[in-house]
Amino acid sequence: MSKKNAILATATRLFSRNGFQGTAVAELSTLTGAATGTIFHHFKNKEALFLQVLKDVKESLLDQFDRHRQQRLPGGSGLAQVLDVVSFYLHLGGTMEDQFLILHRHFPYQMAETSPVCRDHLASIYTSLLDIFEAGIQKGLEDGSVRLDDPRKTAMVLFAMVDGIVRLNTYRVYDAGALYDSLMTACKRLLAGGP
Amino acid sequence: MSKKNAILATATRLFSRNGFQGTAVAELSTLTGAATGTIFHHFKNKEALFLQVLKDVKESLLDQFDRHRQQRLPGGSGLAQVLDVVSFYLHLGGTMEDQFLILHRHFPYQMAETSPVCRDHLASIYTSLLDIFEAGIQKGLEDGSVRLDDPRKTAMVLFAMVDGIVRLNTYRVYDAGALYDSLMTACKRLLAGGP
DNA sequence: AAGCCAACCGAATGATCGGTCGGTTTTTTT
DNA sequence: AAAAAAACCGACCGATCATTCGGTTGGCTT
Repeated sequence: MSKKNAILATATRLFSRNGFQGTAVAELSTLTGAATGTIFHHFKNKEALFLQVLKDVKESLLDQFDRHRQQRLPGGSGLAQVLDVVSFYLHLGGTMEDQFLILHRHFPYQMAETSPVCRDHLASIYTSLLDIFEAGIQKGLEDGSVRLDDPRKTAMVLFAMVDGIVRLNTYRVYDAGALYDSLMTACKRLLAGGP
Repeated sequence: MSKKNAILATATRLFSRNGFQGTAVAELSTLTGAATGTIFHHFKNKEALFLQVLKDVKESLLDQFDRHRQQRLPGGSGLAQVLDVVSFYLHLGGTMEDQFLILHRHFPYQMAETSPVCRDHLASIYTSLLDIFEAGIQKGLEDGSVRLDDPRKTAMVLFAMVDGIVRLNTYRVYDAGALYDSLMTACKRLLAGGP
């Protein structure tokens, strides 16, 4: 299993940095020390390799949010919970840069149009993430710390905002750190404003 | 100039749909009817061709905002102006899908790290767009329809939100149309909330 | 009509691509 | 220890890639 994991780890890095078409199996071979025959022994083709990488991205990403949720102290308001999720998403954007880069590239979404497996992975990722945002909003609606009409749609708008900042940060257009305070106040206004 | 423009138009479509590495000069040749020699006669290599496409993207995009600004009725509040810009950005995300797809892909930002020309085009696009958002916010601060601390940073957060929605819409994750109302109320809260 | 130049052509080139295959080594099972 | 299975190897293949180059065309100037 050693070589296989090395292939997956290096493939994650190469796919995220150079894209699907920009990643050569030969380069994967030299970087991991595995022969090309070995790579195609473990994965039937390049697309299957990427689908496994995407599956790992999904699992590690959702695992991070699970861990974070479990170690959260109970008793905070719904608004505080949403702000905490937003903050954690920004944090992950830095620590899991490769995984986010893959999700920000276009090729997974093109592959999703022909590969149901790819489509399912992406759908699973986004529904799970939106559920996490929505859960905080819902809690806030119940404890009064959040006031708005449609929790799901607000979660979608909120997610687009945070994910957009993470993307523009890794693309070197924004400096996410310098935007942290503005983002937090924007979230508070967006969630706790008048009905 | 006929062949050259045909090459540029088709290159815009192919680069946006298939990416830089996914676009073969041979395909460009068959789709335009121009021989490969003709393509390299007009553009010294594939990268130079893309830089010209990016320049055209920049100019057409900023031109659209210029036209839109000129035909805007004077007298509206700053808040209304920002909402109008947001709405127009969403609209352009549909009508100029290819241009936005190019800006949402990763490869221009990678090319920017080695090509100063590419870097300048991208910087010019984002500063111009952020200026447009900020101008509305500034006007709103003066006429009292907008209340907040840092106009530039708020423009950046706002832009990340709208651009994120456009991106997730073209990637078939969101349905931007269904989010329109939620986005507008989100913008109002974000801009007009307490100080 | 002679000269010129930019537009245009497409066969040729060498590099690189994803993927295959027959064989060897290592690990697991019996 | 024998046999079966899984991991691994790297030379090889046909296809495709960006780019080159020698040559043709057609309009413009002189």
